[in-house]
Amino acid sequence: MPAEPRYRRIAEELRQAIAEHAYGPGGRLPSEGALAERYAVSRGTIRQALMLLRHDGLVTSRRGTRRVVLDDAPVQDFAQMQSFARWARSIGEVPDGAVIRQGWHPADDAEQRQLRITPGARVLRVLRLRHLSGRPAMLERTSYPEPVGAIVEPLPPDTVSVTEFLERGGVAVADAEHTIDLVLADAEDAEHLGCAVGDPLLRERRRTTDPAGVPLEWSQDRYLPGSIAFVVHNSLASTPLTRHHMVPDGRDG
Amino acid sequence: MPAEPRYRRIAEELRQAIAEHAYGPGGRLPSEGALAERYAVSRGTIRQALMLLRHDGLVTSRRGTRRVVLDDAPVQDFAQMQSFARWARSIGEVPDGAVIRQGWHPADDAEQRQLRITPGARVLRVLRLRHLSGRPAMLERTSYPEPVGAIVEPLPPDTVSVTEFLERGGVAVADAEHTIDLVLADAEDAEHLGCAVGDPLLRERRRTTDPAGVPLEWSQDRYLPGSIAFVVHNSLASTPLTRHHMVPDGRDG
DNA sequence: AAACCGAAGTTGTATGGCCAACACCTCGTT
DNA sequence: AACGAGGTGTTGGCCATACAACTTCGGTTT
Repeated sequence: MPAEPRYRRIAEELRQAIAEHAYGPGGRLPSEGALAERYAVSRGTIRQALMLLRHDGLVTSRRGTRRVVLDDAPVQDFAQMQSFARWARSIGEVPDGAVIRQGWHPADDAEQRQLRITPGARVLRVLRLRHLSGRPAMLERTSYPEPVGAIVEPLPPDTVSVTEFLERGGVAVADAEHTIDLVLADAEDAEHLGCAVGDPLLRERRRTTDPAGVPLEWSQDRYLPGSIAFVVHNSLASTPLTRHHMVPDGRDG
Repeated sequence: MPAEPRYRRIAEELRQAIAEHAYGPGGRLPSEGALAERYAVSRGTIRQALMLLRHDGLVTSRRGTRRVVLDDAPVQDFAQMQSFARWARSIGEVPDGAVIRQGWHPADDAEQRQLRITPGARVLRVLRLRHLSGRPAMLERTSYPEPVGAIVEPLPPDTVSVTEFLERGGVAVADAEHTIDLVLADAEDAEHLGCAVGDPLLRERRRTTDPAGVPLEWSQDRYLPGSIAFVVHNSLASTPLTRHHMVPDGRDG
């Protein structure tokens, strides 16, 4: 169990203080020097902590004045965005899930490119339905490359959190790229989500990679609209959000 | 014209080198020490540059080994995400736009909260239709608080880029928070976008703030689906993306 | 052949320092 | 009252150093 570095612990404390309105929205944070003294660390360490808050959009920062608290920002950690089950629990819902179908297939074009595997390789395709407190919420089509698939395959179909299982198995997720757009439900979507064919769904395509940059999964999640939204923060300091133009018959479907 | 700091220039060079496949996808970057020597700067400066690439998802980084190039990542800068016109031009389309309606109104609940203004204050509401190379693409409902609205109001209705005009006027955007979900077209959407009432649209609600944390605009953009997608990168290092649960009759409409 | 060990290389964490750029306030001048 | 100059406080940029934690690889032992 590696101890959290100091700058992360300090960031956590500041995050909590902000959440409790210790400085109020629009209020000013103490200066870096003051914080350094309070926590008995150097200014550099304080700056590292504040960087985290800045990237999450909790505070601004500009030369000359103290940092300003932006808002009670909707910050979750990486793990919560990564795992449907964890997210569901954090909003007070009961997550549930069931594998509808799974099996090994030769990788198609998109899978080869997304998972960076050779033409011959196999992938494990899993079709999974996710519930929020009993109601269908999302249909998930995930492709796992050989090594990860071998871990996922034997899991019982009603495993609530595959992500959490993989973590315990030593599979660490470090990066994820999400593409969000809109699609119309096909027959399979309609059947399992309980909507009509052609009904609009919010689609999130996601590729996750491990700390070494090796792709771990490629997934296409389709959410019933009305109860889900994606929130992104970007700033001059970091611009993780981009708009994408697709030609009418865009591949990578 | 302030000179770009060194770490940003170095990041730009590395970005370009990666784009030209100088290290190849899955390849390894030179060590921090080697880069520091090459650019004749300290390791700290190199690390600042590499942080930028890491947040954008171009490279991984973990203790013990050299950084790995993740992919030709879809990176645009903040300005391109911020301005519809700039984005359109960057993908080779001709942006166009026209104000359909605009006028001052007392701020409603959502506007008061989003723009952090007092109950009595006025906002300038602008309804704007955006075209991509002649075809309707997006309908934009923006609310500007008093000072910004006063700058926007006198603009000619066919101003292509309001954002670029505001920049020249000294209005700087530093932060933006985006909420992406799905809505069905109302009568007004249908009329101007040329779709049917009830057709699904991709909605992006956006609040931008200046470097001091003062809200500059609150906008609700509705995109015709099929040609637009939002791409987000997140990682252990920074988690700007969150999932949000909305109660059926969520306010903040 | 497999497992273990250790050395070398690399990134992460933290300290300390210095100056520049900028915001903000005060005070004095106009 | 309006304006401008200057001083103070604060963050940004950059440097140098030291050690810790980790990966990788080669060699050794089992």
